[in-house]
Amino acid sequence: MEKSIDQLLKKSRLSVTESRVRILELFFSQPGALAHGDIEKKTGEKFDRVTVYRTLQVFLAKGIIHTIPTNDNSIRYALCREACEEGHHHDNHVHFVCNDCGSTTCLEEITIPVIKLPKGYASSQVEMIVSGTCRECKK
Amino acid sequence: MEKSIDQLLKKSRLSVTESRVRILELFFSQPGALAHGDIEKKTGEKFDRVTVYRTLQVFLAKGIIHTIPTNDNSIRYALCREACEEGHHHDNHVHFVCNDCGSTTCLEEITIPVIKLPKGYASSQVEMIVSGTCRECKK
DNA sequence: GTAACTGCAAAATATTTGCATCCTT
DNA sequence: AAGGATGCAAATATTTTGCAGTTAC
Repeated sequence: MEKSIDQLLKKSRLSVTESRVRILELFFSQPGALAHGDIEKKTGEKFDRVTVYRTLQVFLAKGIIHTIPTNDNSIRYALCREACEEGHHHDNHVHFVCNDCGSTTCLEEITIPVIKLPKGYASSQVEMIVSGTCRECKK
Repeated sequence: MEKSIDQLLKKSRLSVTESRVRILELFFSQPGALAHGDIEKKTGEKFDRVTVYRTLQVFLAKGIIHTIPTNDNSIRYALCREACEEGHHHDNHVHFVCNDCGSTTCLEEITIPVIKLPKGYASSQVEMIVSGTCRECKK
């Protein structure tokens, strides 16, 4: 694990620092998406709030993570898959937001259906967010 | 126009005040979605920032408008269609966000395709956001 | 050794709350 | 007249920026 995180950072021409490694570990350790606040808490407030902001911005710019739009104010971040490259995302999977526990999950197994846009529109990215009750909360 | 806005407010058991009427007129006067800042500007900063916040919250609660999730931080608001009722939205149309001019449009004519969720998930709402270049910017 | 990264302080923004006053019904 | 809505002030929360010290390479 350590190894692959190292490599991921190096591949993106970023230096391997403690905060970056810890935050990436966090993302790899769970299937869902994380909001800024989650990251602060789950790293035990070890890193400065500003460092978290900057780290997320760098990861975004390098195409390591992507944002997931949500109805409430909070932006969530999730790991990109292989296909993502710097400045060019291809996350054509569905995101699920649970209204009970608030967790956001990437439903990798579901592909977003292709829709036909009205004349004159060109699409570069499609997002699909399903909200409801997740597997855990439904039990 | 005046008339129907009046009726809309009355139907929602809200008193008819200048700010509410002006803000609703704004929504009706254009096809897209508006962010908080847009509303402040387009009303000529006539109303207190706090009033705009509170007005939007009330409209949301009454099911007059709904939020559109976006990748960037900004929440957009758009009018609900007939089918929306208090606390229960049915906006199963696609939203289009233009990366050039930043406008958000409701593509009423396109219905979100139904997808099959993995076992154990229950969906209450589905959002679909397409981003790219809109009709105006493509010209 | 140098460039990049971090933490602290502080600035800039955004959002919420309390309360007195004003407007709608 | 009574209740709700607004505006102002101020409290909170969120995000950004500058800079000096530290760390990775």
